[in-house]
Formats: sequence, structure tokens, C-alpha cells
Amino acid sequence: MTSNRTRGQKAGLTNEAILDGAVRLVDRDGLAKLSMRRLGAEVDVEAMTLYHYFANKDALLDGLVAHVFARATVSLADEGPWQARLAGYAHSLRATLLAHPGLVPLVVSRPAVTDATLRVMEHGLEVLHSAGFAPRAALDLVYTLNDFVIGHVAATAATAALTGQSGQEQRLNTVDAERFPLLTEAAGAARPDTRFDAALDALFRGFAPQ
Amino acid sequence: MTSNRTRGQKAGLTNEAILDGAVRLVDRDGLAKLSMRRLGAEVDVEAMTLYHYFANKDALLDGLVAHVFARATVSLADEGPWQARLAGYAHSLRATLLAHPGLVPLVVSRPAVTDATLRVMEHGLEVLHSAGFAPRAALDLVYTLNDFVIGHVAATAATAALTGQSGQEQRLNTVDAERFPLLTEAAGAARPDTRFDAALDALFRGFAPQ
DNA sequence: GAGTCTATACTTACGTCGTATGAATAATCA
DNA sequence: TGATTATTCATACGACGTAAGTATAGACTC
Repeated sequence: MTSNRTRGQKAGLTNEAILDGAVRLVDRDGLAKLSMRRLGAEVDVEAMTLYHYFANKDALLDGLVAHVFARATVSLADEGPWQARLAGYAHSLRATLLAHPGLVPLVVSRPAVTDATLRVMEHGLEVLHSAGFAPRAALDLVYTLNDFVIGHVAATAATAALTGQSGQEQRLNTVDAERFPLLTEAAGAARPDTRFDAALDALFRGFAPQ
Repeated sequence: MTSNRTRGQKAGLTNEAILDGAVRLVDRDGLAKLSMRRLGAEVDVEAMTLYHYFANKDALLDGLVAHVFARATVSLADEGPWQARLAGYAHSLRATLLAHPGLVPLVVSRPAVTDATLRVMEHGLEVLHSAGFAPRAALDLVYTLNDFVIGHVAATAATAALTGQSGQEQRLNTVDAERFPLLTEAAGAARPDTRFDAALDALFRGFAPQ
């Protein structure tokens, strides 16, 4: 099982390669199985070797969050109405996170204030500025949009992890129709796949200037 | 340090008492320090004794989430405009979660579909139903409201845990004004304590019928 | 009372974790 | 070449979750 590379010899290892391995491992086995030893095995190296690239496991996890965000880098479209541009950003953020549901608990518990996230926020503010938003309203919207996407993804990923299924709706189909009539009715009428967009639309409508 | 109670003797221990101890421990030392051994010490019992009350640590954590939600007198006011009633719910949910920031990572990664949460959702739907909302729009709003509060709290708790401070704004005050001019300007003009309410207002405006 | 049962609590032990420490080798540079 | 540095590995320690088994207190029978 162990590698037969000798000491000191380069494995061609990089931070990126390690983080890629971590993503693979988490996607396959879940966050709980992400140990230094297992990650070492994943990238064909002993556990302690990883400490040459990351100060400790926490730093590695921070790197992992940044790594995922960096991939997402997150396309704010260059033109179009501001609603569509922000919606595109929200969708790409959502897609990035849901592509690796196992990482969601990490992402939501670590404030990723990296250069990349700041750049995206600044870009979002530009979009809103040129659409006539006041600075404060613009920042409020950007924050709210982020918070909503984070919460939405967390809830989705959490229920998905538990049911092995994809929707939140599964749970609602089993509720007692007598005790929760409105819930039952609404669950029947709902199209959960459009809920994210409905929420975005409402948010934008509510935040629109004037 | 160890207790000198003898075997078999009752400690007057209950699930509730254990969960209370867990909340205390997490509030004091953080979620990472919540181990079965430490929790045992907190309630003056050996670690293995806890397994008489909870099947395993995961079950205990689930119980912990339910415990916190149960305390949360998350109640919707009985009268007033629907916006105010839902805002009250959002505020009480937020306050409950932020009262124990260490538990937030747990709460956001475990879907709490308990009887209590379903009841609150049903109640929210009633409020919206009598305000003229269609079933689907009502469910969309309830979900969106929950997701936003969760995300907001997660982001707040995460940054608070990292900085030891209370606001997200701390981070923004140190950004490079040349590279992020709008961010800097908006951070100066922002009143972060009103952001939550601003977001709620926008959400309600955007979701309002017609 | 004596004897039995069961809920409660503890002891010991195993495998896994993060990581401190230090040694070994390959790559690089003087 | 020889010295330095960058990488990798081996060993070890304390903390973790918990399986397995043991001991005691109180309650119930007769």
C-alpha cells in the first residue's frame, strides 16, 4: 500500500494537487473521511509530508475553501441588466458549491475573505453602482445575496446528505396532511427547482432602487 | 477530578441535563472541544455513561440541534401585518442561533425537520395564506426566509468565531482602498446592524402579492 | 428477610486522529 | 566536490469515538 518512493525525492507535489486530492476524497467518501493519513494515501505520500505544504489541517481546510471558490470564479457577466448579471453570479456560486456538497459544511463555517471573494464583491458593487444603486443599498444587496445563496446551499446539501436524494421536498411529502394542511397543499403545488429563481427575483424586486 | 460516585448509582442524569451540559461546554470552549470525555466531565460522569442516553455522538449532536430549536420560543406573533409577523419570527430565529454561535455549524449542517419546525412552517403559511398569498408563493417565501436567516447567521457566526469580534465589517475596514474603491466606500457608509432588517424588508417587498 | 432482575455507571482496550520531533535522502548551488 | 536546502518518511504521544465486558444500586418477587 505504501509508496516506494525514497526519502527526499520529489513527488511532483503541489498545494494544488493536494487540494485536488482532497476534493476528490471528500466527493467520494465525505468530509468525515478527510484525514491527513487518508489524504496522504490519496496523493501517494505519507501523511506528514502534507505538513510541508500546509501548516496544519486547519490551514489545509482554509485552502480547500479558497480552492473551491477560485474555481468558481464566478462569472459576473459583462453586460445585460443588473438583475441578470447578479443572478448569473448567484447561479454559478450555487452550482459550484452543490457540485461538491461534502464541502458545504466547510464553506459555510469559514469566512472566505480572500482576494478573490473581495474582487467578486467589488465587481458586484460596480454592477449595482452603474445601475444607480446607492453604496449602502448595493452592499446590502451583495451581502444578502451571498447570505441567501449560502443558506440555500447549506439547507439543500444538508438534506441531500441525509436523504441521499436531491430535494427538500422529499421530506414534506411524508408530513401529516391533517396536522399540516397548508404545508401539504403547498408541497404539492411547488416546483422546487424554480424556487431559487423565484427567490432571486423577489430579492431583486425588493432591492431595486426607487 | 474524577467523580467518586460508585457504580450503578443514579446521578439523576437525563437527556436534557446532558444536552444542557453540552450547550454550556460549547458556549465556553467551542464546538471542537465537545468530546464525549469532556462532556462526561461536564456532567460529572464517565464518557461511556453517556452512551446509555444517546446511541452515539451523532445522535447526541442531533439532539443538541433539536434542543436549541426547542428552546427557541420561535413563535410568530398572533396579529399585525404579515410582514411584521414574519420579521418577528426571523428575528427570534436569528437571536436563538446567535445566542450560541458555537452551535451554528451544527445547525446549518443538520436538517432539522422536527415536529416543532414543521409546526412553525405551517404557522407561517397560515399567516401568508390569510394575507392573500398563493400556496406556492407562500412556501417559496417561507423557505427563502429560512435559508436567508441560516445563511446570514452562518456568515455572522463564522466571521465572529474567527475575529472574536462581532461584525463582518471589521474585515472590510482593512481592504485596500485603491483596489476596492466601492467596497471601501460602502463599508464606510454601511450600518451593518440594520442590514438584516433591510434584507427582510426587501424580501417582503419582492414577495408581496400582485 | 433472601434472591433475582434491570437500569445505571464504570474499566479497559482498540483503532484512528492530528501532529511534534527528528532523521534521511535528493536537488541545488558554491 | 562539498555544503546547503528542499522534500520525504518513521516514530511516537496524547486525545478521540466507542466496542466489550463488569460492577453496583434500587426495585420487584417470594
